[in-house]
Amino acid sequence: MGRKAKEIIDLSSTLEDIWRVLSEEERVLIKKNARFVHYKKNETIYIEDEQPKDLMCLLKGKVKIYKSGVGGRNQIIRMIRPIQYFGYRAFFAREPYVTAASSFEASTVCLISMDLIEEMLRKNGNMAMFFIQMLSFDLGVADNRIVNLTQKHVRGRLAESLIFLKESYGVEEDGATIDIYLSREDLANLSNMTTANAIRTLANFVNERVISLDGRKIKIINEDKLLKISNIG
Amino acid sequence: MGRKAKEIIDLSSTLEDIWRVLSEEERVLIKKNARFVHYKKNETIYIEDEQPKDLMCLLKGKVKIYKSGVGGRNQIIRMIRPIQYFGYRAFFAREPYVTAASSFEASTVCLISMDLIEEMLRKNGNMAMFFIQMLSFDLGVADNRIVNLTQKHVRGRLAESLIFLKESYGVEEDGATIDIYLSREDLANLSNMTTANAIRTLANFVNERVISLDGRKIKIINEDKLLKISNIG
DNA sequence: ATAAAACTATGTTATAAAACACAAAAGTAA
DNA sequence: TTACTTTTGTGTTTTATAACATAGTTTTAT
Repeated sequence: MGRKAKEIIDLSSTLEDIWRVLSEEERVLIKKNARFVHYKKNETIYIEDEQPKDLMCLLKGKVKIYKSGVGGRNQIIRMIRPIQYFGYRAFFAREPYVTAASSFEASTVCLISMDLIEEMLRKNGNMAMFFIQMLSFDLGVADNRIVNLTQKHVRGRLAESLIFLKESYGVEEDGATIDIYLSREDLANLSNMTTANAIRTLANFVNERVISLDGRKIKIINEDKLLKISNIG
Repeated sequence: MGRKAKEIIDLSSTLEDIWRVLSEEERVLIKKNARFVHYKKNETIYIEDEQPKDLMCLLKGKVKIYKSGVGGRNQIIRMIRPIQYFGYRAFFAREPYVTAASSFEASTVCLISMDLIEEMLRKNGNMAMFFIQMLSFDLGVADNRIVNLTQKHVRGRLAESLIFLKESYGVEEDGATIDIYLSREDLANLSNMTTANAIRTLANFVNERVISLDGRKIKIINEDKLLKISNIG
C-alpha cells in the first residue's frame, strides 16, 4: 500500500483548480484535513467494491482507473494525470467503487475527506459547480467512449488511444515521442483489444510510417494519418 | 418539432424529485419559467452539436438518448422514463450536445432554462447535490456500460438489455411482458449489435424458453436464466 | 382501402478479431 | 552470472459477428 508523505506540500499551488473557488476559511480547513500518500509503480490505490471515503488529487505520476471485465480482461476506463481529481464519483452516487485505481509510475496523491468536501460544496456554489463541471465533462467523455470502443475497428481504436495519450501526457523533448511508458497489455486494455492485437497493429503502424517504436517508447511520425485512421474507424 | 402544451400541469407532483430540495421562492420561479412540449412518436427532441439551453424532465412517454456512430449505426446511450431529467450534462460541460434525443412514443417534456437552474443551484446546496448525484450515478452506469458493451457477447448484451428494459419500464398486467414497444433495430442499437443479430438471438431465446414473443411484445419467461446469460457474458 | 415504405425473418458468405501456441527478448531476482 | 519471470513478437486456427441477399410481414401514409 501507499506510504504516507512526511514533507509538507504547498497546497495552494498543487490543488490550484479547486483552490480558486475556495474562501480563506475553507482553505484552512482543507489544509488541516489533507493527507498525502506516495505510491510506487503499479501499486493499487483503491479496488472495486471498496467504500469511497476521500477525494483524491493526483499531484505527481500517472494513474489508471480500470474495471475487471469478463474473463479477467481489464478495461482502462480513464487515465489520470497530475492535478486531476478522482475517486469522488462513487461517494456522490452513494455506492461502492465500481472501478479500481492503480499507479502506472511512482505517484503522489493528496487525500481530502469526502464528508468535508460535501459539507463545503453544499455551502459554496462555485465549488459545487466545480464538481458538476468535472462530472459533466467525464460523462461526455464516457458517452463518446462507448461509441468509439464498440464501433471502431482495432486500428481506429489504437490510433485514438495514441492520440489520447499524446494529448494527455504530452511529448518528450523531440516533440513527438509520447511521454508515457506503457506495456502493450495496458495499451490493449485502454483500447479494448487483446495484447497480441495491440502488438500487431503497432507493428503495422510502424510499417506504414505512422509511428516508430523504441521498446515501449512510441514516437508519432505522421499525426495527420493517425488522426485519419482514428476517424474512419 | 414538438407542440407546445396548452393545459396547465401541476408541477409540484410532476417534478417531485427536484421539488423537494427547493424553497418556496424557488418554486415560484421555476413555475414561471417552466414550459411544456409534446412530442409525437419518433420525434427528435434535440440533435448532436446543438447548443443546450434547457433542463428537460420527461413527464410522460419514453425517450432515447443516442449517438450516431461509424457508418450511420446508432448507439442508444441511455433511455429516459417519466420523471427523469436529461439534457443538462452538455450545458454544465459548456459544450454542444454530443448525443441526440428522440421520443419512442408520444411524450411530454417539461423545459426549464438551464441559466435559471445554474443560478439557483449555486445558491442552493441541496439542489447542487441533486445534480451531482444524478451525474455521479449516470457516470457509474456509463463506466459499467463500457465494459458490458465491449466485453460481453451478443447473447449476454441482449439479455442484459432485456433485463434493463424490464427494470426501467416495468411489466404489463401479466407480470412478465415488458412494457415497451421497441423495434428490433432499436433493441439492436441499445445492445450494440446488428438488427439481424438481435432478431436471431431473440429467436434463440424463444427456442430456449427464456422469453416468448408476440410481435414487438417481449415476455420474460425465465428471468433467472436470462440473468445467467447476461452475467456469463 | 390501397400502395408504399419500413420492419422482420432467415439463409449464406465474408471477415475481423480472439484464442492458441510457441519462440525470442528483456527485465528481475538470487 | 545464472536462472526465472514477464513481456514482446509472430504464425496458425477458430469463432463470433457483420455483411449481404431476399422474401414475407406489418405499419404508415394518402
